[in-house]
Amino acid sequence: MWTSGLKIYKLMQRTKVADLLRSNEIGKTFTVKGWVRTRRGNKKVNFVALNDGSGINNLQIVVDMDQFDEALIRRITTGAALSVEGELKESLGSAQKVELHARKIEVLGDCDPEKYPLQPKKHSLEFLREIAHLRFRTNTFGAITRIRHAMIFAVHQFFNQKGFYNIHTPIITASDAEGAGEMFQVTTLDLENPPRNEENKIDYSKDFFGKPTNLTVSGQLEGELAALAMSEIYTFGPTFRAENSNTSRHLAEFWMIEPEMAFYDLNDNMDLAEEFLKYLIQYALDHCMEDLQFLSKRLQEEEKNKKASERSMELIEKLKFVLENQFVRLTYTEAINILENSKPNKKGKFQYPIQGFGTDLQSEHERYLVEKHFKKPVILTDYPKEIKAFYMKLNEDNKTVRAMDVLFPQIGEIIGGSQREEDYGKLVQRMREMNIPEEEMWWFLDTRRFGSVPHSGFGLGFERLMLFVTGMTNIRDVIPFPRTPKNAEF
RNA sequence: UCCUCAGUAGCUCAGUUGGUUAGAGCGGCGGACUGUUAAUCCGUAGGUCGUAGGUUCAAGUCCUACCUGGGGAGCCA
Repeated sequence: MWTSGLKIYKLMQRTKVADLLRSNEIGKTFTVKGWVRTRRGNKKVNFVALNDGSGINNLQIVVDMDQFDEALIRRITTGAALSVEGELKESLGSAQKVELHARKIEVLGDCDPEKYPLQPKKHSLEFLREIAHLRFRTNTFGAITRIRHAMIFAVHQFFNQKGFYNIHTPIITASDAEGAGEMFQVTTLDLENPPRNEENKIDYSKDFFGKPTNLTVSGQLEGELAALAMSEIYTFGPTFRAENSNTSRHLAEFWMIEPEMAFYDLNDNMDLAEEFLKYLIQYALDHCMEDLQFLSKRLQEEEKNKKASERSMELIEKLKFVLENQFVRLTYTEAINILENSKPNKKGKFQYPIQGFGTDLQSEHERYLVEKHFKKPVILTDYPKEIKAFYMKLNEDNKTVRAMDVLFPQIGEIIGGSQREEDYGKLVQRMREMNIPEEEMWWFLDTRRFGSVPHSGFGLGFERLMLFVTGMTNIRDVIPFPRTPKNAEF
């Protein structure tokens, strides 16, 4: 799948498996290097499935048993690393078009089959999480890893094409005013014996930065600074939340994409969010089809014991469905009306009943709107100011703010964003109402004092996008090394 | 953090109202097979039943605490 397009392989010492599988250079000699998935066969002939991560499909190596030492053959076990030189031939088998008939085999790295945890059989995702250092070697994680790369690349390509600048916002921050959740503290102080001041409080003036610092929970505020000069920017960086969240949708360390655009109002913001998501999904369909097909089959296999009504939509169909349909846009107030008059609310089926304007929407409500009522992605806007962040622009009604949440089936909130409050006076007033310390935020407020303009932005949780695109159901399976409460292994 | 379910062989699981020597499939190993596709067939090894207490003549099974994992909720992306 990841091919040069040109015949670069002829210049290299080895050929990638994916390139070879698409090649029709029958009769020529190639060298491949990779890891053994399985070996099978008889006294006369053995078949080795070799994979080097270049694609979901393995290369079949045909080994004529007469031509090789039995001792060498015995070392070709699941997980072993090989270098194989041989002749490309049309395959007699039906599962692949071509195969490599081995002339020279070198075992680069042995793999003891009694100890190697990955066996040529199905493993549970939970087990693979415990051996995350090896799970790249499975079909599923190979596919996810390739798709993840493609999505990272597509994010940058999308914004680059639109003239956005990528900004590296700080990972260590002294600002605790973002209000986006619990933070991880960063310190070089001796925790066993920290320096103390006269009041016997910890003396942070002795800390590395001379004040308390944390890992960032969002690059948005710094992103706004850049946008109010560069017009359109985006960040794509790691984000840290020390929430004790134990769900299949939360990580303590995740990657977030945060575009911030000067001169965009809320509608422009929604247009961009929808175009962005559709671009990424289209990119996956255009560049990752084999991996998507594999994941689709995997998902259907996993769900075959479920009732038909509980099975998810076929993965590729689902992705196309999102591409082909406009996201539904409605206000929070309209959503509350729909929910109040909905069957589950009237029948008391909601765990949290809808109690008019001001009710914070629970995930059961969001799921009802997306999965039952509209049956397509929904963008909710204009939430009550009390349940949203201080920086969101206040509407004329003085009750709601220009927030937007993009809700996806199964995942819930995939994007959260808003038009920002650009009016200095209104922003300061909101900060006071919500007890945000103005003094610490002087640099943020300066943008509203000097040449302030309407602007907007949003945050996309990258792993939540990955959940949607891959059809995986646990966020720990779409990031190589998940960090969650009580888990920082590897 | 709360609710809920689970933890038995390398993996996935079964194990009856508590009863004597804890089972299966897959994987591993040995063998058979002239082209296999997670090959097939025959044979074989492999267990401190999550940890610590408790109840009982007797605990994989019952009770308590803790640990770990799954699902759901909250917080959110």
